[in-house]
Amino acid sequence: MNGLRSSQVADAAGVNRQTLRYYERRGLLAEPQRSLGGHRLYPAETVTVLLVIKAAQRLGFTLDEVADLLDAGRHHHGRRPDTGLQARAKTKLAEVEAKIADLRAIADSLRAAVDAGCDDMVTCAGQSGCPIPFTTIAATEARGDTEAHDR
Amino acid sequence: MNGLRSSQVADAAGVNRQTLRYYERRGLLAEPQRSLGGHRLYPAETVTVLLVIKAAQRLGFTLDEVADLLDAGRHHHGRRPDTGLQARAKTKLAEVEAKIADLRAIADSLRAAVDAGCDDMVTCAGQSGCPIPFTTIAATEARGDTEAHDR
DNA sequence: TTGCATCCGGTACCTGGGTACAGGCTTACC
DNA sequence: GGTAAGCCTGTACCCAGGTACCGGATGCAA
Repeated sequence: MNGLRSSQVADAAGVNRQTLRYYERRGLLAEPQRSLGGHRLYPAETVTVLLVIKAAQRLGFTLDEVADLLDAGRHHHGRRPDTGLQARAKTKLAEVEAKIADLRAIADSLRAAVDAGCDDMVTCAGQSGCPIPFTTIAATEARGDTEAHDR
Repeated sequence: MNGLRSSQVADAAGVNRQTLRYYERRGLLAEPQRSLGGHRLYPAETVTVLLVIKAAQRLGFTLDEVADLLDAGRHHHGRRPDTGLQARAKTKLAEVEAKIADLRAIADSLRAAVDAGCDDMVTCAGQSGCPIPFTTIAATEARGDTEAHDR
């Protein structure tokens, strides 16, 4: 009666029904009320929460981070300035910008390979004049893991 | 005697020894010769091949794609213009550029959230004037999977 | 009250790129 | 020839973020 069935919520938010259970396990969704028979009955806001989760993921936050953010939003009393969305968004922004810079370097290398007309990596790597900086490129790899993670 | 031991190759290329076996299974490295006792003996070029693999990964190619590319390079006779490094590099470049554009949109959203001083996603999402395009952002998700995949 | 759609919980599986471990053989050096 | 380091195979596990399947129970309309 009052409350949405899991499928309704899932459909409205564009996610899989299993995902609701998964998010519940992960602490992203509160445990909803149940019908007498044990079926979940969600409040309407849940759809919004799901959209927010998806948006946050798209912004580069992991599910753990999203869980934290939702939590931080729920009880505002913590009030340390480094836990809120503000601070985290700034951090994430820096990460995304680093990632963009990194991808630009990658694009440059690809462009160089195309421009040079090189067609076989291994032989090309052995010759001087190969535009792809094989040795450096592997080292540069480092660890800029920021994954804006589109699914 | 003649040939490098697996650890020597792994160390020289900066990869794990297990990774050599893994690449062998995946078809990225040819099966090397063996000593009488069954130990692998690699030719010196293997190190170059590994560096090339790492570089290609960093350029955004998956291991399957790298395997194909190495193969394409090995026997040049196929000669269809769409199988070589050239064509694939172009495709990959377009993907990387799309990814960059996508990340820029994400960075813009993060910047907007910071500028607007919004501090709780869920309540903010409900109010008009929220700078984060929650509904659209989730839909935009689509599938721009290009993962330059560092790590 | 029957019948069908939906939902339940638990568990297993997927992708990609590796890494780790166990138990046993080889190699190299003294 | 002894012994330690190195290597072998096979198998299992890691990460994140889900997805799929199963047998059984519920919900709801006619």
